[in-house]
Amino acid sequence: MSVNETENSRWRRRKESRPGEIIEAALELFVANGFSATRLDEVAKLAGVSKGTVYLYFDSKEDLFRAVVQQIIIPEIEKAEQKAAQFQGSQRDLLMMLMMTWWNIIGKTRLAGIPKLMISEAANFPELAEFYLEKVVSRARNIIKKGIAVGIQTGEFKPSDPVITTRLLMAPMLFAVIWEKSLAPYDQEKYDLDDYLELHLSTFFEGISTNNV
Amino acid sequence: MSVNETENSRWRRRKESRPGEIIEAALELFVANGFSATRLDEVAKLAGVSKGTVYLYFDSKEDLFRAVVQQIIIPEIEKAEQKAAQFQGSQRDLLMMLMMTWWNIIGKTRLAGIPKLMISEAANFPELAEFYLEKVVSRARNIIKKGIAVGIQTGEFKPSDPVITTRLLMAPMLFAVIWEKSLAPYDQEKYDLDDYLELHLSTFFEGISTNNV
DNA sequence: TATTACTAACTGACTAGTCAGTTAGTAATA
DNA sequence: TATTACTAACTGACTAGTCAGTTAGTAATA
Repeated sequence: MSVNETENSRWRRRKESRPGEIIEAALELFVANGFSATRLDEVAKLAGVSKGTVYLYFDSKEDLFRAVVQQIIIPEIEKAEQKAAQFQGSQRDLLMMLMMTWWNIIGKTRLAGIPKLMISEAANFPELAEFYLEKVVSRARNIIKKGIAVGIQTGEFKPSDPVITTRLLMAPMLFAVIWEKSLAPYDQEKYDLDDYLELHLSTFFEGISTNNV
Repeated sequence: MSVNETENSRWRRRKESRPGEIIEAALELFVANGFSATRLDEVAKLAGVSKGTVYLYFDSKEDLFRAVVQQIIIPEIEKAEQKAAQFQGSQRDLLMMLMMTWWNIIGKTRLAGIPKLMISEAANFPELAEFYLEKVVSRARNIIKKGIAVGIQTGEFKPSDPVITTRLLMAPMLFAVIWEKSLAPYDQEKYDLDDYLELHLSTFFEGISTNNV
């Protein structure tokens, strides 16, 4: 029985809180099992409702996923945009701060399941891919790209293509997260993720920085 | 009608060539659509046989996938092992050669679909994950790890954990390939993969190399 | 050399199971 | 009492794997 059904009556009408509870249940199962493998019956059960109720609030499974991203991921992007806009300091420090924030909020939490899910299921769900790219990826990318571009302008970083440099900064972090959610559980060879992250960031910034600090 | 059925009879017995033709058809569809989304009916159709014939030569869909990896990927690993063993030159040049080989044979061919598939489907097919890690990943990793370890020993590279350094060398390449096979088709922001690769390799080796060349 | 008996490669229809989405009816609430 | 949030049983489309039956090819025999 769900936590929310404390009365002994069979059910209660809770129009305001149902959508949020369904989104929370969906998030939990989507990040754990992916999009396809998540059963709407299971989402409903975890949210303490029937599958019919899910369809009362969301048009489709894809619509439910979009709502999850909207509620859970987009607010984090907005926070990051604000942090970046207000930041005082070198572009290296700004980018380090953004990477650590991403790592703490997404990389090492259950939210890491979202990038993993998108990579895995994009080919089978093109509309989700487009949605995610527009609302999440391009926005996140722009924050970083700006830091790189400003750093190049001010002479803090060597000249390079900011598009490619942004991707090279993110790639090892995204790959690590995706690996953890896919093959890592079966991998005999273990390694320390924090050491990995540290070595990546230090060599990356060493590689792109000029020496006139 | 399949290329192989030139007679007007309904079918011919071709015990020797069927398995290879089924493997080729399976490879084609697995790399294009992934493991789950590939229908055995489609594989059979592409190979010019019925689904029953697929089961005559392979025990299951997973068994067919293992046969694909065995036939297509393992020989490439063996070649790389030989190339590395015979190599004369700096460890940097060895690793560059291995990375370019990987890029030319896997990264920019249809075989790029295999790492993408494994990342996407590992969670749902643990036995495939274990097989792939043991037969492919760990073997490929060892070739690179050895180059890094030797380079550290000889003073060509700075001291570091070879396990982590190996992963940092591969991660941006694997991520790029996985991105191409997932979200890239829907991504507005384009970039040049060769430029990406070049910037990665040059900054990576700059980052890990000592200056006493 | 022609016929026939036999083997095994191959087919295609079928089964059992899965799951997103639908809907008729019920019970909570205003 | 009227409205509507919610349930639970249902549908229909999909697919891995099975298996009874068919046919190509071959070897033995007339």
